[in-house]
Amino acid sequence: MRAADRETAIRAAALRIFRRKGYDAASMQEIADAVGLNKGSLYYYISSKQELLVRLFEGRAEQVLGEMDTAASRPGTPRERLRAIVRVYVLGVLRNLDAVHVYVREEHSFPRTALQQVRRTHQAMRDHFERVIVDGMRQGDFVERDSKLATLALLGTCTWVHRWYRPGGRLTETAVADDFAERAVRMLCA
Amino acid sequence: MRAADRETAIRAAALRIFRRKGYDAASMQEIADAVGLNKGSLYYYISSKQELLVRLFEGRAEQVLGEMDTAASRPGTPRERLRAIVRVYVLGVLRNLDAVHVYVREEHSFPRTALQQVRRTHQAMRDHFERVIVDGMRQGDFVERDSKLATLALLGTCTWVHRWYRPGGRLTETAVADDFAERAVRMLCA
DNA sequence: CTTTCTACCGAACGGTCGGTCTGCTAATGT
DNA sequence: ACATTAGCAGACCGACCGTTCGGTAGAAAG
Repeated sequence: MRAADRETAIRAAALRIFRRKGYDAASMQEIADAVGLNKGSLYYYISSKQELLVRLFEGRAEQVLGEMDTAASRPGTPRERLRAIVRVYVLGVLRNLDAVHVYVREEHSFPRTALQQVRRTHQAMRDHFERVIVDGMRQGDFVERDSKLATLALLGTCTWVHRWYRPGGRLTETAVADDFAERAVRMLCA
Repeated sequence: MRAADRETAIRAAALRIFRRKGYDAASMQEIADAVGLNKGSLYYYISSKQELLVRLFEGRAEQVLGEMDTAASRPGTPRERLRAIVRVYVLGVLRNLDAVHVYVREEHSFPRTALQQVRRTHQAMRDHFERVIVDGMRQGDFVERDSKLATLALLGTCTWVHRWYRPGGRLTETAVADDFAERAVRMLCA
């Protein structure tokens, strides 16, 4: 197997096992078994367990943030833009179910610098929500209320999806995203 | 120090430390240090680390569920009842911030029987939400949409509070609860 | 004063963990 | 034909973990 494939396999196995057992409870031996390697051989590809954890999230949040950027910059009423942003965010959660789960759980195990990086990205996402909400309130599309609380309420709805969504179940990803986008608008309208 | 006080102190310390470091990463030594005991002496009061974890949640969910029962059984329109239920639930989360945090994080570390017990209680809470939502749709108070998705959206908003609320900050507990109760109604109304 | 019981200490145990080190093997480059 | 190196196995280390246990100071009971 090529080296790049091994790395991918190791990360995939680690993500799966961290999700199932948690970061601390998961052992490097289990990850090694899952990819068919000896435990010590893992350290040919990674430098530490913590670094492996952090690497699992590389690019994911930035990818979703990029999609939110374009969704937010398209012309349209605040209602339309909110719908688009919510859709993109929910789909981002749904397409990274395991990663979101592990991040929410293990955020505190991150080293300081990596944590700051991810936090910045998340803050940027929150800003997208809040900006369109404030815009909507100014233009009269949305009812005037605490915009920060509105943002947190919305983020809660959308992020919590990772706790109950089961792929292959009754609902497709887009069905959930569309439904929540509509609900978000309703929650804010007068 | 009296034995009952010690037990209380141990649980308080464990809850605090589990919240800060996670169940697996927290050591019995830290808990012992926090209450001023030798590590081994903890086992005079508890039988295992896992049992200590489970005991932290005794009665909490049942307490909130009881309050939801009374809130749901009071007469009133679905709007009023929904408001009351959301209020009680959010306040329940806010008054048990650490416990909710640890539970969400360590649910998978619970032994089977304890897990089933807590899951039943949570299911009962979800049923309260869904029932009043379905009632409201039937009576025309709420717009007809997928009631299960509405329940999950609402639960997400209310439960996610534990991730961002900081006691002593800008918002009081009742301020958040009241605001979210109002938002819940808006999200469901036509 | 003696016995009993409570609350606790200190040491140790078996086991697991993340991580290191040495060296083999097969492929690759020259 | 030879040297080099990537890729990996397997033994191993020190640290730390949850848990157990023999023992004991001091209060309470008799």
